[in-house]
Amino acid sequence: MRPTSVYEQIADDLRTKIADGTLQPGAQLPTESELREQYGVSSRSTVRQGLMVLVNEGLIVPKRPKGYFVRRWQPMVYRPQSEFGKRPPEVDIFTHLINSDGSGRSAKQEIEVAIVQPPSAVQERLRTDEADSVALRRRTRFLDDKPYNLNDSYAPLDLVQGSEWMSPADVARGTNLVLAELGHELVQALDEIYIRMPRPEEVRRLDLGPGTPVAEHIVTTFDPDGTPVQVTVNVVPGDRHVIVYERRKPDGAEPQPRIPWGAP
Amino acid sequence: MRPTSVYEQIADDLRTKIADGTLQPGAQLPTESELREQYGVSSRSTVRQGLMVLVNEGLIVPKRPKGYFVRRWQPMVYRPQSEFGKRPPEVDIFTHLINSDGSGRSAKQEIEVAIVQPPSAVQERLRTDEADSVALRRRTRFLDDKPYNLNDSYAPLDLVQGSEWMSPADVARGTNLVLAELGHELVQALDEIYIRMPRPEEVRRLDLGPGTPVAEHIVTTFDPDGTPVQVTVNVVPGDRHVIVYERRKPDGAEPQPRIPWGAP
DNA sequence: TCGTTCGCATTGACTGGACAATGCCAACGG
DNA sequence: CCGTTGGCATTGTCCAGTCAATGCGAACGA
Repeated sequence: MRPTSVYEQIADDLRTKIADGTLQPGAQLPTESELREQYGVSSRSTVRQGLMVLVNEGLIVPKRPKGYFVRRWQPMVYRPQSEFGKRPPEVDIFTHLINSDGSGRSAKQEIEVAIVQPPSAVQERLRTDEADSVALRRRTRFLDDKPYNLNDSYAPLDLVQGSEWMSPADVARGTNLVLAELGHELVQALDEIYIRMPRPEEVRRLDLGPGTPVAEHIVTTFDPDGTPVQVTVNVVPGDRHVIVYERRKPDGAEPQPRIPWGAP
Repeated sequence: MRPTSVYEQIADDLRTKIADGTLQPGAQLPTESELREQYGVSSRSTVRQGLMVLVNEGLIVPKRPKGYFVRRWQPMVYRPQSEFGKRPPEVDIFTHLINSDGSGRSAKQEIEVAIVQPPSAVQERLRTDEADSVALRRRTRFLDDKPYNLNDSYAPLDLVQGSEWMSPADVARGTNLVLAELGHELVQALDEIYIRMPRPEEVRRLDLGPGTPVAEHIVTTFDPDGTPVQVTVNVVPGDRHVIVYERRKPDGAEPQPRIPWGAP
């Protein structure tokens, strides 16, 4: 057998202890010095290398000057389909989502509005010209004053200019309804979900710990003519969300499946 | 301003060059020695620390003894909904998916079948008893002989035992149809998507590069009575997949949105 | 001509340090 | 009693190396 390196041994041992519950979420790991003794390594950096593996796997976080701790993991339900509920939601979707979860947690969002050159990914999906500017409605959503996700909506400028869509404040009845009133009811959507590591700006805006991947959830919504009306880029941190869809076979039966919560 | 550390500077500079296209996918980065000169650091480990940041972000990969290279990123469409297509697929879904993409690539899968104690996440969703064993149909799917995703399906033992569901070979008409023939047509599904870093076993089975996050896509399927019939745990590497859903407002119009491919 | 071997540039693992930054907590002072 | 300060354990950054592993390509040999 190929003898694994020391730092891999350290990482493997600690990872096992985390997986089997010997080290519970929130528990403190041995310090670097202690590990150095335990494994008989004479250099701190070797131990650090092992710990760094787990940090980058998102399993532990260092807290200076306390030590390393097993990370907590509390995903909230992120439900793209709620947007197209049977009845249009009466309040803003995000606030609605939180209130309906009955936990009495504080939901808040910061809203900025701007006119920008869209990134090419947005431009392709919105089918706008290269030179065209578009409207951007950028939201950072907070739960209990901690950032939860980013939500950048783009729409053609001529479509939304002057409307409530571009007001940097909560729109109680939802911006989708605003678009409907402007003659573009959103009836179809294409969701794309990319899994990747966050960019530095996202780490900053979302206050992400190391080793936290994100989902980039791009929603392209269409009106009845099949014209793309809005492209929304959601950045959804993996340590705080589960993305949930419900599917039904066409002409399938009625009963709703109950949701068996409990992370994997 | 807080002066950023040297290794952060190196990481930031290189990251910028990758983002703006100065360093294209596949391009070689400066070697550790070159960077040590460029930034006037006298220790190799500092340079390595900077490079390690980018490795863990999945942006570059080291290839010994050549140097570091900008990573390529070619996502394939992963479409959970295809399972519930209007017409049941005539061939196995995975093979079907590949063939329909018209690229003439080779699709293959390794299939193992076993009777196991399910992980608790599966047990909860399948609503089986703690002591109950369940049937496991484990598939590793390959595209051009490279692993693409893992697909572990669990079903109650009494339901599938002796059926084709438990044969360790391709089932041309699809295992879902087998379940239907056994009196449990799958008409509803609940999809949960967790975003996380892979476990070592997943790294091994999928041959994942460093800094590659995965989506754990758990599908719980129900028969018309609302009974969970099958739980499938898909592990989907972020560097090779985009997860795609199409949504439609109930009673919405017909036209299908076209898909504007091109990664973000 | 063609296969083999060996040099070599590069990354991987590890040593054994130094000094800085952080934030908790105990000792101290008013 | 309460606020301030300074000690201290711990992690963060960086230094200056050694030897190992890898795989490509050039030099070599049959």
